[in-house]
Amino acid sequence: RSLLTKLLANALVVEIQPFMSSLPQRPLILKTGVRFTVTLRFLANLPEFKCLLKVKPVFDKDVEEPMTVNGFRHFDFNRDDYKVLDVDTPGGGLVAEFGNLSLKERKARGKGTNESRLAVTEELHIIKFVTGLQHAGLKCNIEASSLPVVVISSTNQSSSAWASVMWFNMLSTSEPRNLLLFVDPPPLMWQQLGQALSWQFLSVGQRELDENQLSMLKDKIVDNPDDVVHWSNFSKNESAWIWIDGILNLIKRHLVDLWRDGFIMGFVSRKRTRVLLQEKQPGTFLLRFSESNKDGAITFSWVEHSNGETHVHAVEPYTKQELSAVSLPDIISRYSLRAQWNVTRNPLLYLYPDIPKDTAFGRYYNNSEMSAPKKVVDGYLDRRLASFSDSPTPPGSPPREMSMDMEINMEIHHMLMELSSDLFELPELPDIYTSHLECQ
Amino acid sequence: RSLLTKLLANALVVEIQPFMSSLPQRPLILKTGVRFTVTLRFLANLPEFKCLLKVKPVFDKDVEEPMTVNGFRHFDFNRDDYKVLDVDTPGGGLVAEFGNLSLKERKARGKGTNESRLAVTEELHIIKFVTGLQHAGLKCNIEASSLPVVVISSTNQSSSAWASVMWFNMLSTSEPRNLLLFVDPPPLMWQQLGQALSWQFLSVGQRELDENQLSMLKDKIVDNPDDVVHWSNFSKNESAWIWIDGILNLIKRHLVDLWRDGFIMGFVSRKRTRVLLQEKQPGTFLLRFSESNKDGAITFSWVEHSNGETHVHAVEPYTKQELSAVSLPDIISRYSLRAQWNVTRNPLLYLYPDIPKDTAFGRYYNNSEMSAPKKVVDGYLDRRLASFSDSPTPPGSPPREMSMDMEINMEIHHMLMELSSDLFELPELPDIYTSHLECQ
DNA sequence: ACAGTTTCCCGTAAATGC
DNA sequence: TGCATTTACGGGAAACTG
Repeated sequence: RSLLTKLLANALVVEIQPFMSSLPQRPLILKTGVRFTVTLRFLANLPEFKCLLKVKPVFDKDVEEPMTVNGFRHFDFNRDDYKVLDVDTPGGGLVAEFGNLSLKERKARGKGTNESRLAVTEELHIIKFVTGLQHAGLKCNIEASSLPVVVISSTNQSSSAWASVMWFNMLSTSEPRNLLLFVDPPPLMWQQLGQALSWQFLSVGQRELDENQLSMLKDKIVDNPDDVVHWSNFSKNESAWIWIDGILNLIKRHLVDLWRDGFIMGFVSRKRTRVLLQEKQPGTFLLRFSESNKDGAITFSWVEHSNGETHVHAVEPYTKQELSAVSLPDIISRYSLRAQWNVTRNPLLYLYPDIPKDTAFGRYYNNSEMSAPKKVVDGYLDRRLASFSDSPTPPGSPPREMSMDMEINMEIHHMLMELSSDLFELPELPDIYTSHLECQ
Repeated sequence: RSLLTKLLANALVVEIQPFMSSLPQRPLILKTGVRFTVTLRFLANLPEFKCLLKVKPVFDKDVEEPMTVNGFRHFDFNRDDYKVLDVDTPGGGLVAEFGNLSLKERKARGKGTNESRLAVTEELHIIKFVTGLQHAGLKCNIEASSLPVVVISSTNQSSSAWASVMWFNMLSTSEPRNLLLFVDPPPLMWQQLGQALSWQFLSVGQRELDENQLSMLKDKIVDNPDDVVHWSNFSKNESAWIWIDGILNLIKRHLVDLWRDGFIMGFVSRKRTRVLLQEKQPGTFLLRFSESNKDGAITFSWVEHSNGETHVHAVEPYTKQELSAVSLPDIISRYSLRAQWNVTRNPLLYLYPDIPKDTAFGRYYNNSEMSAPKKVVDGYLDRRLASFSDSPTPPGSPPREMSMDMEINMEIHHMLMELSSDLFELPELPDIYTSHLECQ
C-alpha cells in the first residue's frame, strides 16, 4: 500500500512550454504577464481516475528557505484555477493542460535581508502541481514539481536568465534541484562550458563552434591554468556571456545562413586575424565578431599591399541596425573604398583562405549583383544601399610626395574632367558635378 | 437657490490628458489598457467644500441610445475608485486628479443590431464625473462630461480614430456633442478640411501646407465642383486621410527638419513634377511624397538631358525602413547612378528651382560630406551607407548602335584596366577587380 | 547618484471574430 | 473567405526603488 502510494505520488509529470519561442529550447525562463502552457501527464494508466483528480498549480510550494533567507521574490498565478485530469486522446493516459498560465509578482516583498541578495535572474523557483486522491480506502496527496524556473519581468533580462539556466543545466547532475545554487555557485570546467556554448550556436545557427572558435573563446574566458570557470566571470557585468548572447541574437536575426554554411570565422582575435591574412593574397578577407560591442556586431578585415608593405584593415562593425537595412552579403558585395582623386574600388576579393567572394556569397545576393539588370518598377528607378569608406591612408606613403600612382590618377582625372561635360551634356559645373568610372 | 444649484452643477470641468504624446494635441483618443489622466476643476471658489466632494468617473453615463441602437462597445475603468476634491495649490480652487485611469472593454457585447454598425473608430463616447453636494439644506448632484472620446484597442487604429476626431472638431460648432455624429456624418467644405490638414502639418512638422500643396490635395480629395468633401471619401478604405497620416508620421519621425525648413515640396503630382522640372537645368530635382504607398514614402525626381531629349526620372520612394538607416539628406548627397561601362555619377545637383544641393542640405549632412575627413575610430575604418541605382537607359539611344560617348568610355575603360593592376599592385584579376574614378 | 529592476507602451504580428 | 478588431509580446525607454 505504501508502495502504491509512492508510485502514484511519482506518476505525475510536468512539462512547461516556454514563452520565448525566440530562445532556444529548455522551458525554464518565464516572464511575468506573459502566458505559458503547462501539460500534466499522469503516467499511471488508470482511466478509472478520469475526472476525479483536480490539479492546482502552486508557486514555490514548501520552499520557505530561499524566500525568507535570501529575499526571493514571490509570484502568484494571474488566473489561478484548477484543471481536471482527463483522458488523453491517443494513449488513454490522464492529462491536464493549463493553457493560460501567467505570473504576477506579489508585492509586499518580504522584509528580506536585502544585503547579499541574489540578482533576480539567479533566483530559482519551482511550480508544483498538487492533487489529492481518495479511492477504495486509499488516500494520498500527489504533487509534481517543475524543473527550476527563472522569472524575469522584461526581455532585457533574458540574457542573464539564460546564463543561469545554462549553468544550472551543466550542474544538474551533481546538484539536483538546488534552488539556492547561485548563493554559492560551483565553478565549471571549460570543457563543459565550451560544449554548452557550442550547443547554443548549434541551436540558434545550426552549426557548432569549431576548434579554433572554441579556443579563442577559451582564451577570453579562462584566465587560470586549471581550466576552471567561475560563475562571476561568466555571468557578471562586462561578462563573456552577455557578449556571446549578443552575437547569438545577431546570428539568429541576420546571419543564420552565413553561419550555418560556415562562412563566418567569427571568433578570431584581431591579432590572429592579422597573422592569418598577412600571408594571403591581397583582397583576402574574413568575417569576425566585434569584441567590444555588447549587442552583437560583425566586421570584415582584409589584407592589402601598398608600397611594398602589407596592411590589414577592418571596417567599423555592423550592428543589427545596419543589417536590418542591408544584408551582410550585399554589404560585402557592394562595399567600396574611396581614395585620393576619388579612385574607388571594392577591396574584398577572396574569403579566407581563397574562395572568390561571389562563389561564397553569390547565393545570398538579393538582386543577383553580378548581372544586375536595370529595373524600373511602376515608373520608379530601383535602388539599393551600399556601404562605403574613405580609403585609409597607407601609413607613410602619400603625404610625403606625390607618388607615381597618383600622377597617373591625376592625369586620368583631368582627362575625365574634360570628357565628362560632353559625355553627359552638362553645363560647366566642375565643382559640383561628379562622375565615376568603374572597370571590371 | 435653483440658480445656485445650476451654477454649481456647471462649475465642474474636465480635462483629459491623452495617452498619445505622439499624436498632436486634442486629448480625444484613448486606448484600452493605457493610462490617461483626468483633472477636475471646481470653478466655484468655495474652499469650504474642501474634502467634502467625492468624484467618481462613469463611462457613457445616461447614453443608452447609441449603445443599444448602434451596438456601441462599452468600457469600464480598470481601477474605478473615487477622488476627493481638494484645494488647489495656487488658486485655492478645488481640484481632483485621476492619474491612473484606464479602460477595459466590457465583454458580453450587447445583442446590438449588428447590421449597420459603425466602425469602432466612429463610436463617440463620453466620460462623466459625478459628485453630490449636501450643504446647509442645499442638495444637488453635480456632474461634468468630457468631450467625446474615441476608444481604440491598438495603435493600428489611431489613424482612423484621428480622422474621426478631426471631423468632429470641424463640426463641433454646428453639432455640439452629438455622439451619433458618424451615423450620418455631415459633409465639409474643402476650405475647412484643407485648413485642418494644414494644421496637422504645422503641429507635426512646424510648417503649414502652402497654396500649391493644398491645391494638389484638393485635386486628390474633392471630386465635385462644389468643393464639398464627404466623410466616406475622406476616411473610408483607400482613403486620402490614411495616406496623409502615413506622410505625417514619416515627417514626424524622419523629416521634421527638412519639412520645417521648406525643402520638401512633397505634394506634387507626377505630371506637375515633369512640367516643373522639364524647363529647369539638368540636375534639378525635387522631393515628393509617394502617392501610392500608404505608410508614407518620399522620393526625388530629377531632370536630365540626353541625346537632345529631356528626361525626368524618379527613384523608388524611401520608406521609414530606409530612413531609419540613412537620413534623406545623406541619401541625396550620396546618391549615384551606375551606367554602361560603370560610369557612375550623382544626378542630383539643384533643388528646385535652382538651389545648389549642398546649400540646401549641407546643414543636415552627418559627417560633413563635403570635406569628408577619413576617420579611423578604435582601429576601425569609418563607413557610411549610400543609395544607388542602375542608370535608366535613355529610351531610344544606346541599344541601337554604339554612340560616340560609349566609344570614348570604352577607351577609358581599357586604359584603366591596364593601369589598375599596377596602381594597386594586384595580380591579374580583370574580371573581379573593380575600380572607380570620380571627377569633382 | 546610480544600477538593477520593473513598468510603460508603441508597433508589428498573430489571433480572433464576424 | 476576407476584413475589422483585438490580443500578444518583443524591444526600447522611462520610471521606479531602494
